[in-house]
Amino acid sequence: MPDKSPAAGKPIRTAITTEDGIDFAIIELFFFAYRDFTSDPDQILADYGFGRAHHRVLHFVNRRPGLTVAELLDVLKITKQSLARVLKQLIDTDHVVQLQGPRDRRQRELYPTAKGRALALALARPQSRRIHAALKDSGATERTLVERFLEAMVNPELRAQIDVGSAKLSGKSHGEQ
Amino acid sequence: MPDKSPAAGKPIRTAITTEDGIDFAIIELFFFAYRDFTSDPDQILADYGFGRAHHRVLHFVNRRPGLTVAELLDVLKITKQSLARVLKQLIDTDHVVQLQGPRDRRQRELYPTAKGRALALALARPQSRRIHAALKDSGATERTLVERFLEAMVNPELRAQIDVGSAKLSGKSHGEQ
DNA sequence: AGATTATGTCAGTACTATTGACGTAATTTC
DNA sequence: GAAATTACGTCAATAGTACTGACATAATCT
Repeated sequence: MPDKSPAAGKPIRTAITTEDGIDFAIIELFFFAYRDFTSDPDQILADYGFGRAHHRVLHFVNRRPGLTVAELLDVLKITKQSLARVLKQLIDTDHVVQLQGPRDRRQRELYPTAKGRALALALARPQSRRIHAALKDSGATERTLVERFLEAMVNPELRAQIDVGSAKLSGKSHGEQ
Repeated sequence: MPDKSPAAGKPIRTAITTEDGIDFAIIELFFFAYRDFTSDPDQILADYGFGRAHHRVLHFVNRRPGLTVAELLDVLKITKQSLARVLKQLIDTDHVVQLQGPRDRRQRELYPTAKGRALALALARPQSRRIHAALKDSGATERTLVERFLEAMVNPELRAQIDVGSAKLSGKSHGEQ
């Protein structure tokens, strides 16, 4: 039954436009860009029987070694039940280890192993290559602009999470957390 | 058992750095930005019992009214089985209608209804607001730069898909498709 | 001592995606 | 015109990621 059912609305044959000031160009570009951005690591992960969730955990454990389970949940914005399976697999395959928190022994500090560090780098490499290629004709100014745009796209309340990462990235110490 | 199992690797306590020229700053920003970018429509979709997949279908049906099922599958890069449930729900709820293809009667041309157009706009509005806010202090130059960056992040083979959309967006006609 | 916190785990469910197989109608090819 | 191909739909089974709710344990705080 290819045609409309009795009470169905009439088809609109004109494409949606920038009416109402909707920025469809960037909305769509963002979708395509992110889809392809994640497709590179996805292929590598498949060889390990891992998925995107493993990648995210591995990434943040490498970026902030020693973060606790609660901190990781807060960064990923998922529930502990969602994290459980993924984290267990990463621990069982010796990509991540847990150490008892020194100050609070209830806490589990998460660290990458050499194996986990290597995999994180292998996953990041094609993504970094893609970014590098996208900015190849750009200078520092353009790069900063893209960074500023992406940061401005993040919910203001959550920008602190990123700043921590950036601080670590640029080699600053950060007291305690 | 918080401590390591017998054969587990040693924990690496140093954060991963920009060694090997890996661009962790933008990798991370992209993750956070996309997460929050999709969270706005997700909340609206929940009221309809829809998910992100419904949003994507609705978006492209509104952007390219009359596209066929095969074209939609190609844009979304999913299988027809994945599309089936989502598309059926959108049709059953009168957001999308199917018309028999005029040239080839095997094809199903997909069109939004008034209801589907309205929902697509409602979903796009907060995303567009976010983009607008992120670019608020920027001029046309910066905007173009961000667009160019995002486009360059897409696989070259797939950029054609986007160009069609951009052409329509800027009001150009496009012959047939 | 009792409350709270950090973590782990069990059970059930939902959404999105996959592969593989099969069916039907329409078009193309020989 | 018969056969092959194409466009689409559908059934079945599976996987990955997420959710809510409930309960358990150990450690810390009040």
